[in-house]
Amino acid sequence: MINPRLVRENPELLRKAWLRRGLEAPVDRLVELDESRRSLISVVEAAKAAKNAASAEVGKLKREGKDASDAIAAIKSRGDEQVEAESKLAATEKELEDILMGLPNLPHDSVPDGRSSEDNVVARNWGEIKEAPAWAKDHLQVGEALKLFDFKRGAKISGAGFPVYTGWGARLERALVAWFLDEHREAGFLEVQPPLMVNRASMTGTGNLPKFADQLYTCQEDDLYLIPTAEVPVTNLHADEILDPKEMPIKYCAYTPCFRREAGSYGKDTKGFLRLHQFDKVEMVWFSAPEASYDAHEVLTAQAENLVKKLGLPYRTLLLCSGDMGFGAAKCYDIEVWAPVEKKWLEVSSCSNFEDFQARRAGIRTRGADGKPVLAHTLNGSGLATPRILVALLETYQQEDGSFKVPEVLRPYLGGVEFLRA
RNA sequence: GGAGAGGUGGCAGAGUGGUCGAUUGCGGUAGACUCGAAAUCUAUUGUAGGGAAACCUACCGGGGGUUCGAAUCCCUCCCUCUCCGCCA
Repeated sequence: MINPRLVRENPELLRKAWLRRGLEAPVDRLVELDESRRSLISVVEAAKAAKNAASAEVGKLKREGKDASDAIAAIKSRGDEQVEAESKLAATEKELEDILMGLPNLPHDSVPDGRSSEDNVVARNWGEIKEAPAWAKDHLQVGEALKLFDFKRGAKISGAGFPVYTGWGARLERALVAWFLDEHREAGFLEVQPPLMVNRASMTGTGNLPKFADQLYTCQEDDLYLIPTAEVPVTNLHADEILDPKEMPIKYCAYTPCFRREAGSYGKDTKGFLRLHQFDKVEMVWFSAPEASYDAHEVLTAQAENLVKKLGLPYRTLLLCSGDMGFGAAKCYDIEVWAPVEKKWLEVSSCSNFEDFQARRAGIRTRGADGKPVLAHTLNGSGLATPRILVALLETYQQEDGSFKVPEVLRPYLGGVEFLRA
C-alpha cells in the first residue's frame, strides 16, 4: 500500500504516478474519503472523551461512597450520535482501505515511462548470441531424447502444467537449486526453508491478496494458500517486527516450489516449460534501510545476473517501464536468457524494489537515525527460476550426437559427469 | 482428536470491574561519580491515529458482547505449553 498521507498531502503526485502505470485511479474519491474520515474521527473522539470524563466522575463518586445513579443516568440518556458517527467512520475507513489496497505502488523516478513490455529498456547485455546449428533440436526434443521429463504422466496425475522430472532431469533440477543456494549463501544470504502454505495475512502483506486471489491455489478448509513464490513466506518472516538497524540489511535465500493458477493465460506458452502451475525457484529476499534500498537493488540484480553468467548463458537485463511493472514494485529489473532454437528471450528472474509498499502492509519496520520506527524497504529477486533456465541450457548445450554438455559449475552436483546421454 | 494451563510493553513478570497505558526488575538512553571503565545513584525510555497546538483517542493474542466504566466478566477464533490418543 502506498503512503496514505499522500492522499492528503499530494493527490496530484498520486494521480500522475498512477497514470504512468496506465491507471486512472479514483484519486478524487480518495481525497473525499480521507477528509470525511478525519472529520468523523474528530466527532467520534470528542464524544468518547466526554464519555470517558463522565465515567471517571462516576468512578470518583463511587469511591467516595456517594450515590452515582444520577451521573449514570445522565450518561445513559446521551443520544446515539456517537454510535452513528462510529459506524459512518468504519464504513469510510473500509472503503478507503479497500481502494488503497487495490492500487499498485508508485514508479520510482528512475523508471522509464511506457505502456507495455515493448517500452522496457535494455539496461545491459552479456554474452554472444550465436545462431543454432541446423541439426539443433528444441528443448522438448532434447529433453525427451534424454528422458529428462515426462509431461504426459504429469498431466495424468495432476493436470497440464505439472511436470515430472525423471532421471538426469530430476538430478539436473536438484543440481541447479543446490548450486543457486550455495552461491547465495557464499554471498551472505541466509538460507531458509519456509512453509509452502501461508495464511491470509501473509498473502495480504506481500500484496498477493486481495487483488490476485484468482491466481492462488487455496486450501479452503483451513484458509491457507499455496505460495506462488518464496517471496511470500520469507518477506513475512519479519511481519509486525521492528528490525534492529544494526542487523540490517537482512538477506535471505530460499528454495521452494511455486504454485500458480495462471488463470486467464490459457493458450499462452502452454507447451513445455514456459508456463507452469508448479515450478522450482530460489528466491532472494532483502530487508533494507529505506535510504539504502536502491543500492541494494543493484546488488541484488547483479547477484542474479551472476548465476546466468556462470552458466554461460547470454542474457539481457531489462529495466521495466512504468506500465509493465508488477503490482508492488517501485522499480524492477527482469533478466532474460536467450533460447537459441526457440529464438526467444526467456524471463528467468525479476528483481524488484518494493520500497515500503509491502512493509506498510506487513508491518515491517526498522529504526531511523533518531531511533524512531520507520518502515523498512523490501526487495526480492529470483535467483533463479529453474524451468526456463533448463530450456536455455538444453538448447544451448546440446551436442550433435544428442548428448547434453553439463555446464562446469553444475558438474560437482552431478557426480562430476560432463555429458548426459540417453 | 480428548483433558488441562496460559497468551500483558524489547525481555522477565505483577495486576480479577473505577485516575491502569498499566507496579517492579532487567535491558536501552542521558547525566552524576571516575583519568577511563565497572559498580552505584538520578532522570528518562511503547506504538498508532486525530489536532496548528494544548491535548485527545485507541491498543494488555484477534474479533464480538455485557457495563456509565473492561487488561480484569461472557462468547468466539488463533497461538503456546503439559498430559493422553493418533502418526511421518
